[in-house]
Amino acid sequence: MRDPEHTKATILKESANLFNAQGYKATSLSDITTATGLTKGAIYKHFKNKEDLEQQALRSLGRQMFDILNKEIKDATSYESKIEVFFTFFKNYLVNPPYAGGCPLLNSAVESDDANPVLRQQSFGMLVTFKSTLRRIMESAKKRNHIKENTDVDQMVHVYIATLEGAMMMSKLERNNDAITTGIDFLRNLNQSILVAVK
Amino acid sequence: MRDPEHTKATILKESANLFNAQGYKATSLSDITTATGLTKGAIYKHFKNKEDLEQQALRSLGRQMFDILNKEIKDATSYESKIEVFFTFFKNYLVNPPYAGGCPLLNSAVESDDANPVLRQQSFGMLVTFKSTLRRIMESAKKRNHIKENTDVDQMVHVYIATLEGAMMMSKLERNNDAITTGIDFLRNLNQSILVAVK
DNA sequence: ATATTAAAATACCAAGCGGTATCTTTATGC
DNA sequence: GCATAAAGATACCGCTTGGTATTTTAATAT
Repeated sequence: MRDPEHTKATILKESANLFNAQGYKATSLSDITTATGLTKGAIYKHFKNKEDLEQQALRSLGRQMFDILNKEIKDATSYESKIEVFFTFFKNYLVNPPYAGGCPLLNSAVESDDANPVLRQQSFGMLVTFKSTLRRIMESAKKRNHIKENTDVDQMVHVYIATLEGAMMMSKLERNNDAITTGIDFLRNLNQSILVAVK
Repeated sequence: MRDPEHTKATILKESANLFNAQGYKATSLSDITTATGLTKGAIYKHFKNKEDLEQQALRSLGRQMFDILNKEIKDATSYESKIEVFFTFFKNYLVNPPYAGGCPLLNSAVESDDANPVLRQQSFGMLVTFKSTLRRIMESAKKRNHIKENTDVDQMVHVYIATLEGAMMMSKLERNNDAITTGIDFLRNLNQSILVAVK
């Protein structure tokens, strides 16, 4: 009946959803006890304090995100299909969200940048991972002559992420897919334009 | 000595800065009384409640933003220089911020989209204004044959805003201008590519 | 000068917060 | 089947929160 690991996982999962949707500061312990059906006793058995829970919850969201991403990137065989993974991922985020509240990177970055050093550090790490994942794919494609030699990879990485995250914000605010769809269409064309034509 | 209008303006200005930097939920009335040197009595004389203050503060930030923007757009004579206004505006945001905490649209949108209907509505309004300002400039340029006839204005508007806002998030998180500079460079090139060549 | 009135300060309130100490329950090793 | 120890529920704590009622202060009109 009792299963501490399951309990911890439940707390982590429910709190991550709440944090991501409502904000970290805005989510109280009682929100979490209500959502989980557990009590503060259970929470403080598994987490040092609220900050610790916030941290682990965000880490869990990040892992979830990159696990899906990395798996699908690995499965994709060509450069084009690897890039397409990012597009599909963001598109699905709205249609069929893996967790409520949108992109954890965007959310935690905006909430924490000026106020919460712990979360900020973690958001920063997520951005670094995001960037280097995309950069690796592009550098590799460049070496193999799949994308043009003069491609500014660093610029592309920045533009891809900025556009996806910005479009995410817009689509969430407008409560429709227009912004994210339009953004992805644009990026897909952009990506086409740096491909080396197949002989 | 006493100047109610000045008092209200002070409360609005200081609270807007705090809300934008720390978040709306995360900023308490005592934060505001400390920042202003005033008391709750003064605040509740001029504002119905905290939500009212949040609303008016965000509106004030939005007005500030669009006042600067609109003025400079009006002063700019060509399509190119009008578009450049947006770039300069976002670049300056980080170098010499008109108020702390980054873009009020991004901040309020991300914080409020799932949690705060009042702020959400207002963020939404800001996005609408932002989009239509940019769209108007582009449509007008299209009519006057300054940009290519086949330009997808709607797509461009989405991409410009998404890229700028996304880059803003990245630059704030990384605490440097790289993302925003790179994003602007890209958009500037993109803008060049839709210009009709001058004869 | 004084009465009037608005502005702002002070004092207070219930409710909710994160956190802790204690008690009860449940599983497990012997 | 009983002792042990961990898991989790309950009860409580001090503090801060947004909000209100009351009082003091300062400007203005007479």
